[in-house]
Amino acid sequence: MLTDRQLLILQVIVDDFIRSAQPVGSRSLSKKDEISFSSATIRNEMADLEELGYIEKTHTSSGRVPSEKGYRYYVDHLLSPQALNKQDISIIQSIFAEKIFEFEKIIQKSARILSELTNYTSIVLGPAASFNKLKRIQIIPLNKETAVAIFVTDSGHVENRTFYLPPTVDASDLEKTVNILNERLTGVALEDLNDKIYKEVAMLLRQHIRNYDLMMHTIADSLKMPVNEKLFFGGKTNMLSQPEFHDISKIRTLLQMIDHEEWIYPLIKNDSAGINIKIGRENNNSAMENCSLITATYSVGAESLGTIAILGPTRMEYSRVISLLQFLSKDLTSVLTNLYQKY
Amino acid sequence: MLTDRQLLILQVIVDDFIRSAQPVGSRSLSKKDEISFSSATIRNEMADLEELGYIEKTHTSSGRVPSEKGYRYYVDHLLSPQALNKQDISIIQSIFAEKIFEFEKIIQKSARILSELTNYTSIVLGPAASFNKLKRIQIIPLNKETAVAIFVTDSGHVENRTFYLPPTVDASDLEKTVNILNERLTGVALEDLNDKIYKEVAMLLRQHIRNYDLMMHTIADSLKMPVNEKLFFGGKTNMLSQPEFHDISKIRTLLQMIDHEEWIYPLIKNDSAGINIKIGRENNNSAMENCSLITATYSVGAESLGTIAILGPTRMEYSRVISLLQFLSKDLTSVLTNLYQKY
DNA sequence: GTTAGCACTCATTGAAGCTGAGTGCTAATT
DNA sequence: AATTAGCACTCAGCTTCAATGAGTGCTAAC
Repeated sequence: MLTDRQLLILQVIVDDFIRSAQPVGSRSLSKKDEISFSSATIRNEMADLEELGYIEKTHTSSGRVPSEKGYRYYVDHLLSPQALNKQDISIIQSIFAEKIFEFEKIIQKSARILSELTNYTSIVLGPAASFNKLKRIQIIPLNKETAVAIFVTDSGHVENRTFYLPPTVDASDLEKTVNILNERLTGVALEDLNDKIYKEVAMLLRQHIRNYDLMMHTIADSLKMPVNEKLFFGGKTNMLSQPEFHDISKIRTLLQMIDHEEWIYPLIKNDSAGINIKIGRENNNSAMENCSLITATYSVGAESLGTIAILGPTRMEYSRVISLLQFLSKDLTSVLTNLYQKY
Repeated sequence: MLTDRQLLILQVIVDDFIRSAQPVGSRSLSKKDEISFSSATIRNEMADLEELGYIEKTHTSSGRVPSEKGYRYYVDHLLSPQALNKQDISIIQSIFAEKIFEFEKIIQKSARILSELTNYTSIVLGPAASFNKLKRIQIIPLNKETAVAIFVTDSGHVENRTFYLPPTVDASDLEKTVNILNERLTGVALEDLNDKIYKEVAMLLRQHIRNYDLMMHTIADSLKMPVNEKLFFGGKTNMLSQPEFHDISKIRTLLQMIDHEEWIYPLIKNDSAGINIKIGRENNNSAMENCSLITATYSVGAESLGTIAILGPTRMEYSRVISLLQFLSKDLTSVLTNLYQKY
């Protein structure tokens, strides 16, 4: 167990290193206001902290730098919650000046503003459309061979799929099909559509349509493609100005990862609701070695809808970022809740 | 006017520098097979070429490097068209394995493969939807206040806009409106819709709908937002491996530009049909100082639809890139032409 | 338990010197 | 008159070396 003095020293080291990006030495520590004992004492304490794994040296005679364990302890126990200043608050609230149904724009603006406020990279996972409820299906034939199926949800989200028309299907078949689909599927969540089609619609189609199974498989097929939540980024290049990324090869791996959306999902998705902090190797991703990722979820009611995240160096301003994310996710949640309660 | 020998020397210098990224000296030139005169002669010729502005030195005693003027001359007069090898051709043709109506996927794959084949950054401007012809309009009310308007084109492209319903409009008004719109606007190019609405539809609406003008403005408004062609990128981080971008600040400006799509449009858009080459400052963009941009258009019939482009260092393999772009744009054009001729 | 003092380490900086790839110029050669 | 050999010169880049200073650990005194 760490003594109070050790905690104080650890905290000051982390704070100082976050600010300066320079290893922290005993002499410079001893000069701080918070600290009333000599550099020699600090050296002794630092030796202990190092033995315990909370801090490390970059070389034998260098100052100390927090280890991942040190950051973890700092985040878990030493973080002094920091109130946002008024300017930050009003900047965040300016996000919601858009008309609320232009939700994509709100999300995009959130990403941009988060990255501008923090100078880190922001990642926002758009609201999952998969449990939006179906409002209407339309099928519009383009020519003899192809048609577009359009799915509109109660939230105004529109999905569309082009597909080959089975050659035996004629206009009246299509119309009947659409009617049946609308009758049976309105109000069903997108993610349940496929299920429902086989369970409830199949039989009806059989009664009314020749070659019903071809038609049905065609439609079911077009629904199989996952409704992907969109990712939005802000400040992709911000990491270039962080001193820990002066090395081209590190930048390259990191930017490469950021540009592969499919690698981002696992990083930010399987988190529980609320604020989550992953430090360095906790992200299980070699490109994230020197990075921390802080995520927050936004939701409507109890259902969490999407995620906002900040990707920065492990030497990140945790306190500030957490405050910003908390604030923004709260606002997003309330905007969304308002939006959805209308329906 | 340059002598044949000067042309030869210029060509070899550019070729060699493109390959090696190292300033080219007279001695190493004299050793090449193509060159049968001594290094002293070459030095004299190089002095002349330098005076004429085709090559330059990086410092007083360094070898020579092509200037922008030198690249320009090389591209305009010295380029030996290079045939693609079979492997490249088959890789490019693999792009078209997708079902042709998944055109976005084809475009995306084109971007990826171009960047993989060249190790540069590729930019593909998706087909302009703006002159697709309208196939069908649907308006689907979400609740009392909002509705989604859906525009389907003959090519299967779907646009949608959420808008506030004027409070005085009821369901039958909406239905009538949609009928009128479909009757009058089917076959009209998206870009002409706004025009046509005011010229032809306004009157009809007035006859059938109360508060017709509110309705009309609402609909016209939702069409005002430009139908933006989408940009697709490949190999955004490829420039990091180019030796001229070992400098972080150069990389930063370049990547920042790439991430601002609105800055990319002017770079690749106002070009005439066919292959266009912009070298360094010819791009009129400070972030592009050390870059060249080669663009090619693809089209359907006479109408050019979109652009594919390669962004590389000025020290780019012009010949190869041009061949690749020519080949791919021809293929895209023929695929698109097939696709559109069906309708 | 705390601190002053001291010997030690090591990254960083800058000067000095060397090397090698390049140049321009001149005089000899073809 | 054009080409080339020869030579003096330049300069980036590398290596070496010493000095600097911010840091350490340890010990003995307070």
